[in-house]
Amino acid sequence: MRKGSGCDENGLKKGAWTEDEDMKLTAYIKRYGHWNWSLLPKFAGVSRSGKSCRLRWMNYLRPNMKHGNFTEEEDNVIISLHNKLGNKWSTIASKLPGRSDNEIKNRWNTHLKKRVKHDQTMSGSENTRTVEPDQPSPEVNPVVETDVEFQQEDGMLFPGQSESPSSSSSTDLLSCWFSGIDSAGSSDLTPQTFDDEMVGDFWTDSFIPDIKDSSIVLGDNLWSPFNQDHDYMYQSSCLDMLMTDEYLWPTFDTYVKDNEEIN
DNA sequence: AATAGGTTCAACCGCGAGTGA
DNA sequence: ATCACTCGCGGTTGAACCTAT
Repeated sequence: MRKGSGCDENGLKKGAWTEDEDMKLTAYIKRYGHWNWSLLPKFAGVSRSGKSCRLRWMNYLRPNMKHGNFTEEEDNVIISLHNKLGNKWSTIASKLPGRSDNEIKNRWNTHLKKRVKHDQTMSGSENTRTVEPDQPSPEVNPVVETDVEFQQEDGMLFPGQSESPSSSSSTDLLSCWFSGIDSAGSSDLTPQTFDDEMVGDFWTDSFIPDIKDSSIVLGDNLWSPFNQDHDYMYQSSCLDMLMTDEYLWPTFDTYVKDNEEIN
């Protein structure tokens, strides 16, 4: 087992996650989303901190996550973006569907940093300027900049295409959202993508009161927050609860299904 | 086969930003 | 204005794994 297995002073488990814990966390989030990380572990039945649950979900359990085997294209994207942004791992990760910031950070530290350093050394005789691999370059790095061009599409950059100044209209985004498939064929649309686009009650009004008096029968160790009279539930909007990531639709479907069963 | 040293990567930690009371 | 709390980010750690000797 990796990294200090055991429990902390609060009795919360630390170290590597077990299959059972993964299953519990995944099952819970699939059904109810991650409405509050600090309370979620209790409801999901795992003895972990909310922080640990969030990390596990974001880095490993989220759907469509890729693991290992970075492609040459992905490497080039990371190098190019790191050259522009520096250690903004989450920003870089947002441009690489299926990759977590942690994974990209590890990739950079274990492989790409050396590669860039090596490339710079190789080109050093022609170009005397030195760039610290960990720092963003104030100008374009001649070694890597020509490797990749990007096109911004729904907040994501894809290699091998030129940047387009125009973005998708809100109508397009909405139709993609409602069809459950975005125009890039990716399911990685984030709430942030819609921050300036979304208006209307559906996205901001709480839907919880509709089911607050209902008791949802759950199997296994899943506890629903919906049958607890906690104030935080009534403060949570649909947006908070469900528009968390690519799990929006399965979660919303589950909600609708649960509600139908209740009624 | 044993083992020392290097590498990888999942997970932990601390901090700052944002938010609401 | 202040406090409490959550969330997310980036740096760091350390056990497992790999490779060279």
